[in-house]
Amino acid sequence: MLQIQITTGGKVPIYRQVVDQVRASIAADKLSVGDALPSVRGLASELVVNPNTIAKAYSALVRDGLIESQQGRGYFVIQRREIYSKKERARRLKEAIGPMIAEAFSLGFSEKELIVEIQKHFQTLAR
Amino acid sequence: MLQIQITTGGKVPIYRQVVDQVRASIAADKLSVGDALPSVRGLASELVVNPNTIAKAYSALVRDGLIESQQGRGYFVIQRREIYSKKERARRLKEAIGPMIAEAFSLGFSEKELIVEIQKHFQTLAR
DNA sequence: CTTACTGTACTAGCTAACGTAATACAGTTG
DNA sequence: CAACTGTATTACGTTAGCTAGTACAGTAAG
Repeated sequence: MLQIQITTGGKVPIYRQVVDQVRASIAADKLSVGDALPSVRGLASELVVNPNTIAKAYSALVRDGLIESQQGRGYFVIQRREIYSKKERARRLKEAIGPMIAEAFSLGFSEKELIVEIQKHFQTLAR
Repeated sequence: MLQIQITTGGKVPIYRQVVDQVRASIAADKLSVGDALPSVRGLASELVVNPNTIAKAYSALVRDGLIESQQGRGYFVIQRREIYSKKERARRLKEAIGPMIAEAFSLGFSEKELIVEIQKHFQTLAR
């Protein structure tokens, strides 16, 4: 069964830790399409948190198109799907890019330097 | 004298509007190196806000290395300086890039698409 | 059809952060 | 010293984020 561990007291909220670990497990193929996630209540009692906290984490993963819920049955990993319209995707991308550029610009980085850094980042992710 | 206008009730805080407008004025050369900004109290009473709100805006601009304060004299536009060490700049850039990449990735954008979008953004800024 | 699982929705409380203000302190200039 | 400048401290109201309590709703197996 999927192992999830959390730490409390830090600045990373519990639901975020769950999201990240599930996401990582899917990326690492520890979870495959069709696999069930731990039940909301089961994981909640295991981690000693409120079921809503787990529900919130799973909802985020649904939003991102990584899992789906089946009312009364559980949550399951699904084939990655595109959730947003082309327009919406573009809008969201711009929203993410804007502040980043502002910060890079304010740090005095040139367009070229920024792009190089982004490429580096992608290479790291590709591993 | 520098014209600054604010609107209240929206989601953009007053101090942010001031920061943005001063920054824009400097970028557009309406303010040159050595020029004085409106005094904290002067602008505050003109905009009918608390002096601290203006002070906060100006502080942000000082942090960004665009202006400096001279105790008892006022705030002045300065030659843009590098505020952070090379290491710190790199760290901050990474911090800005990380979430943006995560979002772009989660939206399903490829590295290529992302870079094209960033270049577009830069072109818009260059105008 | 009941039991024991699943997820879901609503509400509430606690905390931290944010934006702004009141007020008092400190330096500069003529 | 008067009239400007900026600065620091403290406080207050609002909002957003995170978690919990509780009750509702669907599924599946005996």
